[in-house]
Amino acid sequence: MPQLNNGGGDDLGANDEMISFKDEGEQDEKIQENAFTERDLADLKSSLVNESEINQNSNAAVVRRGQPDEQRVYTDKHRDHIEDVNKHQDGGMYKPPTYSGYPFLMLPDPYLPSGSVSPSSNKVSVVQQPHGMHPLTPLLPYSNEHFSPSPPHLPTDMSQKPGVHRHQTQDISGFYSLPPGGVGQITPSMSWQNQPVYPLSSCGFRQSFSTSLPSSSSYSRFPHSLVLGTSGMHPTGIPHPAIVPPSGKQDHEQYDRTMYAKPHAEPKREKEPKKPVIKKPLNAFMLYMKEMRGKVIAECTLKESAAINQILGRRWHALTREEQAKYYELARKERQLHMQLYPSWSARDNYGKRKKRKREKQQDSTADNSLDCS
DNA sequence: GGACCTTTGAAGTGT
DNA sequence: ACACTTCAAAGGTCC
Repeated sequence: MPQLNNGGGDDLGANDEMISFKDEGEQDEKIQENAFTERDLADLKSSLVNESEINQNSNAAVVRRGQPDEQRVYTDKHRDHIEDVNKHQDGGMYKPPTYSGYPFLMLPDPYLPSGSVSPSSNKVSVVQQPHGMHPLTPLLPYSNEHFSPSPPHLPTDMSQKPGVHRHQTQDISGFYSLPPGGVGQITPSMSWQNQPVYPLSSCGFRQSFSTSLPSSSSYSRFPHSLVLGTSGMHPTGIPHPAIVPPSGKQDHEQYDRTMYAKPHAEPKREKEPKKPVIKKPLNAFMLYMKEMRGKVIAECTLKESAAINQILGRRWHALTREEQAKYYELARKERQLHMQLYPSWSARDNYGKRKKRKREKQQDSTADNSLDCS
């Protein structure tokens, strides 16, 4: 976005930071994009082999060999980066989204000069194209006025103040009952029910996309099922994909099947006395993973998520700031939308829903280490 | 059947 | 303010 590039041009971070970003060996990864997958796969496989051989001594250290410091740097960097972005947005370079259509609203890359999609972002596009719509593809003409982490009426720090009641300050109906043609050139098929951003049927195999795809598998993970029953209904009457029946996981299949099958919801509802679980909104990396998983699976013929996630983690770091910015922005919008849909929801609501064995295990390993050290 | 693995980031909790 | 913990997705693996 030209505006962001102006005024110091550090919309995505200072140039020097960018340089350091690339100095960390990222450039090679970008340049060797084509070799990336093969290298990933080879590395991963060897890592997995090594891991299985050495794991008893060093756990997953082998897999992450040579990366921990890097990753920490990246993490900090991304954090700075986002702050940079937000800073700029707050600075007026980046105006608040009206949210009149966020769910369907896929943005052009406002961070890129000329607002176009960067060549490297084509990686993403390629995956998306079978769907006919890249999740990041602008369904609506992007306007600065539609972007800001902290709209005057919806301050970003709303989400940063746990416990503070989130007022539904925006007219949610504005982006749920989006009238055909009401926002730009959105077609009915692009409506909220189409999951504008995070398509996918479970695995994200966009390649399998067809026009006959249930409208539920759209680009957002907020499919707005009409049939979740009351348990999945937002007060606005619009269900949200983050709502998961207490009985089980929220899988896409379930959503897809019930999405438009109103009559079937009733019987099941009787068996769901518990409160539905509202899941956390996805962060940038999760969104990226969701989008790229299918591609990695196809390229690497891997299925194991742990392995795939390692690859995706590396690729994430290999992304340019601009590319990552797209996902940060999407994540931000997810959070805002989530916040509006569930003003009283807190991440704490889902705490304790998982067993804490991991923690216990860590403590055990710590104990083991102490034993080793002694 | 359910925890684990593995990743990053957001948010909650504890000090 | 900072460090730490938990959860979000995903699907094979293991108990």
